[in-house]
Amino acid sequence: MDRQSSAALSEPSAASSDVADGRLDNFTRKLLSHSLLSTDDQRAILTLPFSLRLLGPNEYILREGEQARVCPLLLSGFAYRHKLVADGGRQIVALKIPGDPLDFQSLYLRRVDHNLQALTAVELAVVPLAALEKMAMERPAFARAVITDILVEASIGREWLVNIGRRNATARLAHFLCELVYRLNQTASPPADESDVPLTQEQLADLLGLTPVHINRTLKRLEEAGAVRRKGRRLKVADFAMLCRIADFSDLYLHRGNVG
Amino acid sequence: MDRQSSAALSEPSAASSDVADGRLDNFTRKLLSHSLLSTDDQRAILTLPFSLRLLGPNEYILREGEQARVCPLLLSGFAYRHKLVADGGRQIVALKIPGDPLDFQSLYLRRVDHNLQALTAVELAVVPLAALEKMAMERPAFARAVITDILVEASIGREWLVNIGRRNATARLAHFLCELVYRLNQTASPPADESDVPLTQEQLADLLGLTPVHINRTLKRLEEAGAVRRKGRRLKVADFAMLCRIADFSDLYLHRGNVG
DNA sequence: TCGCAAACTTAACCTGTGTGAATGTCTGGT
DNA sequence: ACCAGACATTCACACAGGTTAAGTTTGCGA
Repeated sequence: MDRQSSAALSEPSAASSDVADGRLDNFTRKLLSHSLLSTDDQRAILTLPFSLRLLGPNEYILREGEQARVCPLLLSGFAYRHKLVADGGRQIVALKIPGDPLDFQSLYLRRVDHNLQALTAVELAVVPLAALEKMAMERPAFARAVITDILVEASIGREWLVNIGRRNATARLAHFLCELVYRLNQTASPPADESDVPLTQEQLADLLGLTPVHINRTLKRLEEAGAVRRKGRRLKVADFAMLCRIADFSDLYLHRGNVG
Repeated sequence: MDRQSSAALSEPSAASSDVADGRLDNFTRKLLSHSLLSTDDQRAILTLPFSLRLLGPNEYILREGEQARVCPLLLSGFAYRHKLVADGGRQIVALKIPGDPLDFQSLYLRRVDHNLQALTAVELAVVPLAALEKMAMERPAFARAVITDILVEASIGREWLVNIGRRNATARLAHFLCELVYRLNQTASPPADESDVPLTQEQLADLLGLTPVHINRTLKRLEEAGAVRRKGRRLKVADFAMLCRIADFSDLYLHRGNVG
């Protein structure tokens, strides 16, 4: 239970500064999933200044109460937002996948209200907030995309509320898996072995408001039903359609066709 | 259980158009709770064009799937966002109090992803999206305030996730009451009888991911402890400090001092 | 290759919350 | 002043999911 791992993100100080092309492709693609951007805008985004940062699993990216002056973009790997409660419990409140911006919020709010932690090993493109502000100023479509991204994340949060508040363990787990597949199918650069779920059972529990033991039971049932497959510690989605049925899944809240 | 009440909000068509001064005070004050606005900006906001709309309890303001072309501001009364799930359950995902804007989201997202319903009788100032867009264009501080408002609502949503996912019924209810008092104490125009809770037990249940019966039990316990008082159907907060203790409440997530 | 920690699995038992149903009590409209 | 419908209250019982506590497997680092 290595939850307290270290290495918070500091300023763009002494970091290896890569302006390597192509690293921000993921990010651009993510924005395009809900926003319109001219090819000129897209090119401009690719030239955003950033420093590359590599973090191991469980390292903290941002801590509650901090003031951030940079915005990390998740180039590869997974990360999540979470909050801790008095009795030691924790709730994961958002899962971020490759391509996702991790902290647009700090452009507007002074203090971070949650923790942001690497789930797997991650590559981050750390962009100074000033550069984002400048680009938002000069390019209205980019500014719009930023806000849209914030709103889509908020919408996902609302659906999670419904999931945790009103669905039983089976439907809840199935719903999360559906969302994950949907989201991965539009931004992950390597669709490699798409339906692989990168979370441990304990993390799934923290995400779904359940206990690890009950996640295990539920997973077992989903596997018996054929909706899911497990080999060793790897969890895979086996029958997406079945999961959608179990979860009564609808993708409206992901706002995919927003600009289509 | 009059959940299916009617009267969705249409366009600013045939509505009584009031430019009456002072009606948008609440709204300005709400923005000021998290954003800086020059007196000039504030004056400008008060001149936003709107039509006044009165709705009764339970009337729908917005429905999932719609495309909105106006943004209602909640002048008086309470409203809430909610989503329904297959088996008939429903989850309230946000509670809006006087002064709150109800749908900034539609400035950026094409389709509404949840239902918005009046909790009590409400007065709405219905502002055309175009007017908001214009003002955001001309006044960067206003644009900033809009986004900040969106972000604060998202932050509240994350705290609700923690609440529902990780706290037991007592702490959960207490936490919600703390939040309500906090929020009312900064924007409600008449602090009249401040700690009055305008929700039925069924609504509290839908908000907290519990059942009405269990809300009743929990309320009873909170009353015995002296944290809450009830006369007839009215629920009041009696001991705010005690509630905070029970809930392990911290107000960081409300971002009050954001610009202080 | 071994050893060890993290992750997973399973079982037995417990409890907080859900269910269903009956009854009581407000409150606004006539 | 009354009535009807909406709310609230209570009870007895059921069960989903939590708790505790062993195990077992997996995979990584020495």
